[in-house]
Amino acid sequence: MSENQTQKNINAEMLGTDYEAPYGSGNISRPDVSPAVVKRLPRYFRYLRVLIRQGKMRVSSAELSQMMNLTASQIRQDLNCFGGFGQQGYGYNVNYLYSKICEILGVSCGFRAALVGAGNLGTALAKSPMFAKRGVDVVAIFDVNEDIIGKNVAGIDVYGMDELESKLNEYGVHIVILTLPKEHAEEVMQRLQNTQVRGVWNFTGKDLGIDYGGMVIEDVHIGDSLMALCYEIAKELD
Amino acid sequence: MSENQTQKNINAEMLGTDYEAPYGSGNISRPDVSPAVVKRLPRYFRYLRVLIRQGKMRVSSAELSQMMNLTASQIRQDLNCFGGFGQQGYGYNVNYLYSKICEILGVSCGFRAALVGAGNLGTALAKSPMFAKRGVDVVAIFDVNEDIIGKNVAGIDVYGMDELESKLNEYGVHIVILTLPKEHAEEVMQRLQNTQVRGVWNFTGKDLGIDYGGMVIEDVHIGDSLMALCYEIAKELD
DNA sequence: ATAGATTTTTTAAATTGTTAAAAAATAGAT
DNA sequence: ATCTATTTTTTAACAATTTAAAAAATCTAT
Repeated sequence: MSENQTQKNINAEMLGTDYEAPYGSGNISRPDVSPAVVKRLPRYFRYLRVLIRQGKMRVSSAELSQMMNLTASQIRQDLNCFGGFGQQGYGYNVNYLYSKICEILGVSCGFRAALVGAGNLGTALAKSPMFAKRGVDVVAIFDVNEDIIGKNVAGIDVYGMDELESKLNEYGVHIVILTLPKEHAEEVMQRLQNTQVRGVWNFTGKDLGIDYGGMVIEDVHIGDSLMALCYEIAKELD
Repeated sequence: MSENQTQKNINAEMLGTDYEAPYGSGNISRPDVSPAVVKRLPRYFRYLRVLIRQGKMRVSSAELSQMMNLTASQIRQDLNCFGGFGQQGYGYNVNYLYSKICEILGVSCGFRAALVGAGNLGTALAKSPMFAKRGVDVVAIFDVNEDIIGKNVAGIDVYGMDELESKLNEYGVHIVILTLPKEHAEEVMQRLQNTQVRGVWNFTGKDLGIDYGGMVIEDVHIGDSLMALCYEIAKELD
């Protein structure tokens, strides 16, 4: 280890929820990490929340590996991509690690989101606690249905599609959630180019990930997961 | 190639929707295929539907690779896991390939499913065309809410939780979809052991995949995908 | 029928991802 | 203070996945 490190020893006092980073707590680095690791990060986030809820202060890679059904080796490797969050002979401090994972995942960035399409799925999402848990604030909903424009859904104001660009920019929305019919996906994507929106969480079923170079797009296909399940069942039935 | 192969040449007549397999069309084999390939199968399913809708009769791995933003090599490798679905110098017959992918994914198995939990998400799923497209028949919904028991949601009968085992067995349900609060996931899983249910599509947020050895479980965490999106956006903002 | 172009199949190489093991650091006990 | 247990970090081996290239088969045109 380098000689000018600012690390302090971890002792009992430091293990409370107000625990401060033992390391020179500069900003985390987000180096080029493999997609495989990135895909696992949200899982660490979830399991660390479980540990916090249980009041656990520290955890070793071995313990965590049992909970998560992963190898301890992989956990250590994964976490090490972003820096040394653990301490030899001690393990990982749960609160500290959680705070770091949150930082990495942008939970503490204060992202604002807006839903486009207030159908069944859009409404279900609007009502879910998912966003709050991840530090994302849903600030607006857009829809074509005159009956709900001007009203609110799950406490969120509903606007007409004519106000899309103006309201997105007014609210400073970072993320747009597409829950409208796939036929209109393309058109909305075009309109988003005139906004400051950075990313799109796309439930339309039409893959957009490839086409819109600049924006970050996450295509969601829930049905794919159903088919994977069917495949496994069909395999067993052979 | 073996000498007793039953392969016929593909000609124009055979390219209609009633196209029959050029190969000795026995049942497809579902050998031990890597998870990476299985995860991509539903994607082939989707894109083949697009081709069919477009009226395309044949497709080469190169064409498909452009549509799907994959390497042609990977497509050929993937499809070859299950047998030779293509023909040298010709490519793949769209309808035939689609029918094979359907077979592999169990679309033609006639699986029956039931929802447990008719909240926002459960209702949204019940109303979606997802199941029909994949040959899955949703035959029942279970909930604790007295107001909807005996009624129907999206044309599907709603039963009380007391009838869970009996109705599941009566309908011969293969797949249970868990859209209830995570607190009750465990309890329902226990009860499913007394039924013929083969697989669980789990939206509760509690990972079940590990614990219930016998049953096939697909844990869905939509929020993980949101976090992956946030990660990418946060990375760009650096 | 034959030749050349096309395209899959098959095999091999390169890359990436995972697991294991050695090295280094710390905690906890005496 | 020192020693032993523990546990991360770092490095190396292994396994899986992806890509590329060679080989074989088929189509299309003449």
